[in-house]
Amino acid sequence: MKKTREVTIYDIAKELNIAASTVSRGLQDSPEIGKKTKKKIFETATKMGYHVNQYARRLRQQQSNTIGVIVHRLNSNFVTSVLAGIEKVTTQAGYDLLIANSSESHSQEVANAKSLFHKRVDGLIVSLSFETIDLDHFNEFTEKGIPVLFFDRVEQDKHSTIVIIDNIKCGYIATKHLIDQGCKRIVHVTSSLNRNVYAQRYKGYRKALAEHKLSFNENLLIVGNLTEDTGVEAAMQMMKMNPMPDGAFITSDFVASMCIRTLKENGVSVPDDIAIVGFNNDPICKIVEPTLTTINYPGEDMGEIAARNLINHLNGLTNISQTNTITVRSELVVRKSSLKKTKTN
Amino acid sequence: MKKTREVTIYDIAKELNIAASTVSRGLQDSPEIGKKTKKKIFETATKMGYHVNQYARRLRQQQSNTIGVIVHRLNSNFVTSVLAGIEKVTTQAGYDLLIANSSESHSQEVANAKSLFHKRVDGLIVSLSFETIDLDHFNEFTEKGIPVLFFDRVEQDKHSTIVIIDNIKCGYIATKHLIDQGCKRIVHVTSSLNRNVYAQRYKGYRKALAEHKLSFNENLLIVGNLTEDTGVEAAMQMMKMNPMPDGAFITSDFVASMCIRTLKENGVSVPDDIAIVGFNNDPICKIVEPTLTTINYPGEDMGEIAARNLINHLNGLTNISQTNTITVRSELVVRKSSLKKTKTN
DNA sequence: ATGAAAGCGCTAACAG
DNA sequence: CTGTTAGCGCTTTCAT
Repeated sequence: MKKTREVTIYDIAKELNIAASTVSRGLQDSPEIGKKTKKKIFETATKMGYHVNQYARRLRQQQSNTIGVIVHRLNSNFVTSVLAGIEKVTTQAGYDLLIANSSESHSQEVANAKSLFHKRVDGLIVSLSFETIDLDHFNEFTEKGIPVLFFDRVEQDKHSTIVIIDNIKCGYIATKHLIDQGCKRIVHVTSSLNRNVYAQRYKGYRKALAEHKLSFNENLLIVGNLTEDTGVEAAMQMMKMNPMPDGAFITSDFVASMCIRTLKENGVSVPDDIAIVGFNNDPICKIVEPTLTTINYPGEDMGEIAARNLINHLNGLTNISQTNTITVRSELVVRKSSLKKTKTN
Repeated sequence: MKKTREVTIYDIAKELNIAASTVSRGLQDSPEIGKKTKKKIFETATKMGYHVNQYARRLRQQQSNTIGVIVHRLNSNFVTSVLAGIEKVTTQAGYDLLIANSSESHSQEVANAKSLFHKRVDGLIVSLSFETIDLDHFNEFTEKGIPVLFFDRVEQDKHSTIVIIDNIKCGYIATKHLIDQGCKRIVHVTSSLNRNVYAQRYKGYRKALAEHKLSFNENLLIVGNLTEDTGVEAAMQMMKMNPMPDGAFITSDFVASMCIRTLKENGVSVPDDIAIVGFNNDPICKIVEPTLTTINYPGEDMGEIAARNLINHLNGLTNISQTNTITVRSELVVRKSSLKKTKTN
């Protein structure tokens, strides 16, 4: 929709009676250009309201100055924090951001990847969808030398660069905390163990149990899709168990909250009958009653770190293929849902 | 970061012994091209792995095929729903999306607008920041004929196109509902009345009071920044009032939830002592106890509508300067926080 | 230190 | 129905 023609470097060149190439170099602060010439160029550019045409530049330079991001969902506190972090760094570095949403669907993720590939992004930051099994759709990126960096939802067996939290540790400290509160029969509510984050939290959970000589059996593991219903159903299952569990480590604050609601509605007291630990430190933790003990980890920082590493790689400052794993700090936030008044230790 | 050269229309043309322009036209499904030629072109394009170079096309066509979005914040259910709606429509229409976040800051919003302007977006969709007073930073868009469309947080006095809900009606039905429950002294917790959404909800609130001959006084109006603290402070203020209010219409579910928490901690019963209605229908409504009565409105639909209108305008199908206001449906969702057992009517 | 000229890949007159 | 040609705005050799 062109209305008025834009100011180009030729306009500046004509105004100054110099060549367009000189203007181009001047604008890029090339050392080849004299100080006074440069100054004149910048002044006239500002005066005339010049702004580089990215599309011409990108066409010429054969690179898009754009970074693609594929997230597994958009309506999540964690994901939007990460995006905010990525946005901060990329904007500052002069890159555009193209955000795609796989909505937890494998086929959508494949489509997103293809689309971003053909948009010729310079790099890609990805959190895998729930359904994703293989990483084949990222092959064309790596083959073409386009760096792909994963965060949170990753595949660890591949030799890709990933930004994560120590999910094993998180699972461990969450469970250990429950054990310290005197819990003996601890349920774990989580999602498909094919996804790294859940597999590792589970591993940490098992490790804590084992270390404290607590038995585990299959019935204590409840796998769902982490929607509202999962919370309700988990509560139902827990109440049916005999003996009833006395603790639960639930890998989602929202699910944990629904679970607490349901338990309470059925006369089960939290934390006294069942102590509960969630995951994420969503704002909801402060609303639910009792307030929810959870694992906190810094989404925005993860985004910043991912973006920074990617951009440094693009600028040749570092090489991410040498970096395999970046682990970000995480910690237990203790609130009321896990604090038993009477330790049955 | 060029590695292997991309396939261009010239490669296809050479392969087929035809002109590049024919390939270009064929790929665009131009009616000028013969059926069999077209078929051959498409086949070879697929076979050779051709994909249009957007940057060349955009340079040539002088339009970016990109839509800019400025949101007032990112970590909000409503906003991400809207973004999802916008994304759906724009992706389908072949537009890229550039998302900027003003973080409720006027200066950031100005910077975002400038940046998107220079990225030559074809159109802009905006929800104003909290601080924004004037719309001057959008002038360069309108001067250049670039359509700007506002949603939710808008300025209504200007002649811009806006997508909103009927906030007056929402304020009215929320308040009316409380009145129907027997409430006589209804507090209104909201944010700066300079922002349209809050001003209008307030107007609806006043209208409902007036219609039912209920008195209003300044003390019943609590203005805050709608953070966690606002909820706590509002509860404190309400408890200090004499007589205490018996109802509250709070323009944020999160704030309402914090308020309920605080009231309950201080021995005030909800809804029996004070009935409460929130706004937004966030997932949190189902977690808080009692569950929160609220106003529901369709973020995703609003996004779709905004995007669709913008794109239709860009395609010359409609002209948004003729459309002033698009109002989207909204409704009261009654839950427990507002249902008094004993109507003191 | 500056200029001339070519070309990135595509589209759109214009010509046939 | 198809081909020829010019040019979008920029960067970058290659000259000077």
